[in-house]
Amino acid sequence: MNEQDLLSIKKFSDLTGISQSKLRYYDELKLFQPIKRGENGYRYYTASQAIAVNCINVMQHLKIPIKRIFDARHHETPRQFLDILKNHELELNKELFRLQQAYALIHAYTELISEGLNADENAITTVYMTEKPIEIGELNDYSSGYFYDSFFKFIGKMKEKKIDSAYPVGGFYDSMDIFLEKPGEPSRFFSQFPTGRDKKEAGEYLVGYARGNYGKLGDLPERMKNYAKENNIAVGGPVYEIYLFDEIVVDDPNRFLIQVSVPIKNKRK
Amino acid sequence: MNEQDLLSIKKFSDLTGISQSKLRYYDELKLFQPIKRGENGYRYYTASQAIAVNCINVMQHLKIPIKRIFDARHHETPRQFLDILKNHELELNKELFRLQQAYALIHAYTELISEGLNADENAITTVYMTEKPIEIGELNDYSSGYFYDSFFKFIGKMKEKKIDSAYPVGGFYDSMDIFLEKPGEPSRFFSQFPTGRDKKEAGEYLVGYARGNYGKLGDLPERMKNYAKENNIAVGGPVYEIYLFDEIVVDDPNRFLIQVSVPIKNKRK
DNA sequence: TTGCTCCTCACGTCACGTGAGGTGGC
DNA sequence: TTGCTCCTCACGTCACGTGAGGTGGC
Repeated sequence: MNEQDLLSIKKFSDLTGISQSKLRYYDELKLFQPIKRGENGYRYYTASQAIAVNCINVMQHLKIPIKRIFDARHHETPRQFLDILKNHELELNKELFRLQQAYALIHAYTELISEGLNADENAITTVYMTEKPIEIGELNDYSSGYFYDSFFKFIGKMKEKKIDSAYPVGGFYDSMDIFLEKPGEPSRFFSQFPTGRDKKEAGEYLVGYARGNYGKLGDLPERMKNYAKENNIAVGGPVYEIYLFDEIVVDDPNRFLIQVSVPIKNKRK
Repeated sequence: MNEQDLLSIKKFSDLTGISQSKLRYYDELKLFQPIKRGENGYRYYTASQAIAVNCINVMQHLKIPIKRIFDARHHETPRQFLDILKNHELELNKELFRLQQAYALIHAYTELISEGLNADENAITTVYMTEKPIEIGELNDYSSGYFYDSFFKFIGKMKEKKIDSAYPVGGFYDSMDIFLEKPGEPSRFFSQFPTGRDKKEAGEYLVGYARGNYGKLGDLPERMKNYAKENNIAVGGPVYEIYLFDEIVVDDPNRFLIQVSVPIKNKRK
């Protein structure tokens, strides 16, 4: 094959691996055109064009949008092209960030669900829990009488802090007493955000489970209290209410799985 | 705000951060619909729907296509959702792989261009070069008389090996003698593929530059030979012909920058 | 009456892929 | 004549965004 030999669109497509429809599209956009048209309208390319078209190939691999490829195709100095690469790397970084967010979210849910699947739902237990990053919201105000007002206020605040509302949200009671007094009305909400600035501390926790919709804890507070009493366990610190299964994980709100955990202060003999 | 309170599309949009047009679109798809329509056609939502819609939000963060969100929305067991997450993680892995490829490609070109910008084009020099991964092709066959036949055969082979043709390609001469005899007709081609199975070895190289289109080396071979002679340098091993600036980097083929390098065997006194 | 919210089309986006329907050369 | 290649529309894709043009309640 000589440099000047004319290649039909099929041959050119086979040579370069670029589909015929792509080639026709590039022609239409005047991004890359055959050197010649036959009288019957046939497109003819040359072998050296097959090398030139690699330019477009490379740009596409870099995920540079075609419109910008069009603008960036002609650059007189290498430095200009270097700048294009640099700028584009910044775009790729954003993409990478989004991907990492997605991974983190998958990880967060996988962890919760696995914990739920392994849970001994009906028992109250004491468990060592590892430290977890969270972001705790401000004190809730239930004066309107409605749960949702506080909840959406929290969501709004998180949005301001650029904390994604896609991360699971839990309830936080400032103390066991508050939990026992008004279960289902957490003092605050918190987001299980992997780079949250607060933390749920590592340590021994008293843990119980309940099935049901948001705030429907049933007799769990009572059971936890009794268990602690019977086993001479003193709890201290905040109570965490986490939804291991929420509306994302199961369809039926009655099947939501709530985990309540509170740090154990000391075991009395 | 009560659980049952009806929210207009604007209020609901503000609450959830989901645009009105998105909400109308989801309604149309029957992916997520208002619980009620007014007689005038107005859409009405409730606060609890604002929580339920988070489900869709999460899936979108995971970059799950909307059609599959539609199918995956209802799952009865947590394990089903866990499987969705697992499968989707595989998709994300592919995306990540593509991103990494793009980074590698940027890196490859950035390196070549930087080297070109810093090159002392007119001089023949001796330089220590680090090891570089490459993938070397089979022996070229110029019996057809045409350069392109060999070149596209090489590209084809690389494609079979799943080596991306977007990576820069260079010429490889099995020895200095072959290079001197037929400059512009490399024995083989090689791809500067970051995970190539061959390598350009580290060491001292005799290096020269030329400007021009593919294979146009001008008097460079002669100059390199003379320089080696004058300086009592013995070269040995293959000759590498790399395009620091090719059609991707500069417009004008006469401005292509070719780097030729050959390992130095020993300096004779 | 003015301003605001809401509605329903309909079209644009992006980079092609996929027919449909027709032609031309061997 | 058959089969192959080529052509040009035109429509579909995906997840909305953006008007245009009109309505309804305060």
